[in-house]
Amino acid sequence: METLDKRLMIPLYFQLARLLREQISSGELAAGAQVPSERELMERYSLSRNTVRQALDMLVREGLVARDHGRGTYVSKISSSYHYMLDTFYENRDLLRRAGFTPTVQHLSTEKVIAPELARIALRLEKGDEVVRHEMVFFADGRPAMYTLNFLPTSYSGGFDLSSGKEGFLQYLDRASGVKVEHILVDISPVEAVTEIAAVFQCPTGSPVLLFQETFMDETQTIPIGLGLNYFNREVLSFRLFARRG
Amino acid sequence: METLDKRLMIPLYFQLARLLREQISSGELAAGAQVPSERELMERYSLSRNTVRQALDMLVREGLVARDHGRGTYVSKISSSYHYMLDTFYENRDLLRRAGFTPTVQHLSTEKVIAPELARIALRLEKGDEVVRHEMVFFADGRPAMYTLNFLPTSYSGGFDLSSGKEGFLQYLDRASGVKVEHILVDISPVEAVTEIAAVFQCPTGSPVLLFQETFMDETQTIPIGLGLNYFNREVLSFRLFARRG
DNA sequence: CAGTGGTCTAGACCACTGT
DNA sequence: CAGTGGTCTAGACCACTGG
Repeated sequence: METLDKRLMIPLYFQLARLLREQISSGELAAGAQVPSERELMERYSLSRNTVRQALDMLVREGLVARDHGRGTYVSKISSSYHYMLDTFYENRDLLRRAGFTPTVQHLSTEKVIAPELARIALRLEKGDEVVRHEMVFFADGRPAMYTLNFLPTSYSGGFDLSSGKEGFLQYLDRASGVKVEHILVDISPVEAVTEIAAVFQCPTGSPVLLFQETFMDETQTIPIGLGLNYFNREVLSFRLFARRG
Repeated sequence: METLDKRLMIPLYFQLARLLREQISSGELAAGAQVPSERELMERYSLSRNTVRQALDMLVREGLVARDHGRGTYVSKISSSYHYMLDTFYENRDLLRRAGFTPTVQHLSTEKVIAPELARIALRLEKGDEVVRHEMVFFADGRPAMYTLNFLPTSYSGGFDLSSGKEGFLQYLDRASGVKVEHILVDISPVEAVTEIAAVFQCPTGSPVLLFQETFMDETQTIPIGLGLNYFNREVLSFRLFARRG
């Protein structure tokens, strides 16, 4: 009935999930409201029930909706938007897209510097070795969401032109390193916003900020490809993950 | 062919997932080994492909296996080797043990209170409903590591005597709720230490502290069993997780 | 090319909730 | 009771990988 691009390259369940996500973040489906039933969605978009369920599964995992057996599916009262699941990672701009924002990127600087200790350890370098430092800010609907410092070995070749906006950082990293970044190791800590970050986030100096120290790894998890320090503005983004009992 | 209790109360996809999980942890399916193909599993256990995929979906989300389009499904090299990380969770005291500390626990209070909004939403309660609040502090080698507030429905029976130290909180929760806590949903955020927490952690008021807001879930991930607010002293503990490229 | 995972359909029966 | 989500089947075609 409505607008799903049948036989486009984007899977139907993904299109439906995106559509519902938009309706939720726009308020068309308000917090606490009942989502149309699975059979209703089947009918409306000419999909099979399995495909509808596959779309709803995504939203359930993202915490946007909750199913209630025999009653229906409801929009979660927490977090209509900004939550993001941590078991998979994406280009920062794609992360923002998945959280329902329109991302923009500002490339602040690219400099060759002596590797700070954090980077030296993560990238297994010697004291005094140089690294290339990329400094970026990501905005979500125009609001400052992430401040990022990436440290890469100088051996990586190939220019990185983020200002063009065509290539994401991970794509660049794949190309420059010759290895596909398949995993990241994330160390999570809360830090005080230093003046530089406070200025970017427009929050008081010393405010709590979430720091993800990310080591980019190849699929064998043996080669550190790069180090990223990602500072998140808690006013804009928050994080969520599932864990199993050990 | 093999042993799945058709027409028992446990879903087939769940039984298959459990069976494969056991084969992985026992080493029968070694790290890096190829999992039998979906069509092979169909045949072997007389299941439809969708059901097999539903089982594998669980394992993929848990990080135990990874799919490779056109090649096959493989046991992850990561999660089989143990990083004491965030993809699995433990009793708080066991978490400290795994981090190499000797844990001690101090039970500060147990009170019946009107559910604060966070707890009301997480536990799906009505305004004005009461909950039981347990307040605890965990020490690592004598240093204050975690400050914990747990909110449970009043319907749970059974006394909770943590001071004895014999029973962990999750064990108590299993017993009192009658449901096994199998998953938690964790919301991660950085917050300022309020005076109470600052006093416990012996750090300045307003220092950045890591907050894990944990919703305890049963194995179907539908029933919220309890809510825990865990504040971590960053001087003592930090967290790490693996994520896969999406 | 055969074998793999990725997507999708069109049914079916069940368990649960509310009226 | 009708309507909901939970599970399951038996097909189908596609895109990707490797030999």
